[in-house]
Amino acid sequence: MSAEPETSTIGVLVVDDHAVVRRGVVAYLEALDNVEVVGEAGNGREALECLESLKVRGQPLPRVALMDLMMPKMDGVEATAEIAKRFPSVRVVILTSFGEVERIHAALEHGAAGYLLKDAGPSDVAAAIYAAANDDVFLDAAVARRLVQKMRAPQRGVAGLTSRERDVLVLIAEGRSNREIAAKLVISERTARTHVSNLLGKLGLRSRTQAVLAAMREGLVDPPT
Amino acid sequence: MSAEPETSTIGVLVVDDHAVVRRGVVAYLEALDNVEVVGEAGNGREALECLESLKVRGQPLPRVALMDLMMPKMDGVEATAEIAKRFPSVRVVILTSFGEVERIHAALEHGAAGYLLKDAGPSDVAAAIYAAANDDVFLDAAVARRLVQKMRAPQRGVAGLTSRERDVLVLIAEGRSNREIAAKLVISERTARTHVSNLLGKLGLRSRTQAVLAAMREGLVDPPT
DNA sequence: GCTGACGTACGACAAGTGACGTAGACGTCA
DNA sequence: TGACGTCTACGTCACTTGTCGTACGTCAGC
Repeated sequence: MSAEPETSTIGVLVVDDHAVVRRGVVAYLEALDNVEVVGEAGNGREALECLESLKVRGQPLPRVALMDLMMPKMDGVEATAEIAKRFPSVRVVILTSFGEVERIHAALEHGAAGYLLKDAGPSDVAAAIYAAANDDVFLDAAVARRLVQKMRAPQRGVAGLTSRERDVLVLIAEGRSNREIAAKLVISERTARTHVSNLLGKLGLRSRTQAVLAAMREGLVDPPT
Repeated sequence: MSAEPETSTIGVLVVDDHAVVRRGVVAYLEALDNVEVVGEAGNGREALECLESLKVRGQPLPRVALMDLMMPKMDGVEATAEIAKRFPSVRVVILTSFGEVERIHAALEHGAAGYLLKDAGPSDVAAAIYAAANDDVFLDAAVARRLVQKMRAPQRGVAGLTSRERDVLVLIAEGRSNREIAAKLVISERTARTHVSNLLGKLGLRSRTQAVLAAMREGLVDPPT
């Protein structure tokens, strides 16, 4: 959709814990003649090891890493942050099935240069790779829409919560009681209850049970294993 | 691992809402010379429409449908049941990222002839297709392990619940209060509380908030959008 | 026919939860 | 400096939730 293909070959590292998905992505990329898959990794840690080993062997680093978010060992957000810090020349493009605002936000905040959903077609993936290689940012249309929605309604959703309320919400979503939350955050149970009450009000919820679902819906926490 | 390849070509229908996953699966299958991909579908409804249209045109139905579980419009379990009923010659093999006991159970119960996880390699997919084509059942090793674990400990997990308790648990996991659960099930609120109390005890949980997480962990309900 | 599991229901009680209001300390920003 | 937002904390009240014990009808299995 934008960004003319670079003249030189773009190296790509594919990171996903599902072999099938890696295979599909690689198939997409093989169709592009100025893109070369330089490696695959099954989780964030492997991705970093792969980059590290390329570096010590003096081999060229990939220009782009195409990365899933939910992975064992090290998830995509963490890996993205780590890559941005240790391998700043590598652009990270997220490719995931989750389109939750919080996750998108977190990924972009940690240096992601693109965000695709897994129902994206080959052309979207190509566009995202080219954009990233050119230091542009590519966002899936659906993703962009949600981001804009979020910015238009800044007071709705978890975005309207204070950071403390968000801490509390995360703990609620882990199944903790108010007492446990208080202990965890080193505050009194009364205060914990104040936060719970406030966040329920802001989110328009009637119980902590619903808060668990809301936290997951917004991508604030992962659904249980 | 088992099941010698059939002599004739095996037609396969690939059903997944993620284009990238379909592409990966198709790439796997293209490497097998006695397997032919006869169609792709993005959800359960499309899959049924596809089979229907092949039928009315008098074209041969696929021998195997490779199907994701979580899809929009119609999910995999429902589609599997429908296919088993209306197109009994088609064997359904599940290919999904969720390895929750309840889901596995539901899929097999509704007529699935195989269950793979998405981190399966090409050889697993091939083995599952061949097995299904030969009226055998192929289970991913990890999946089989969980099934066996489940059968060995029949009283633990949601399997130890009565069907009524399971109904209640599902409603809890939707964020309903005891009063709402009672209304929904047309029982008194006291009775609803009895069920809640009993199921919490059986699952070793301390609150309905934890029950929400347990229900998802076991695959009794889907995580929210 | 008896036993046991299940679903239903009640009462009473304790604990947990959520909605009020109030208030001080601290930081930021105009 | 003053206004504002945030985190902290307390008290109170009403409601919800969870536990325990009890009970009865039904249905399947021995």
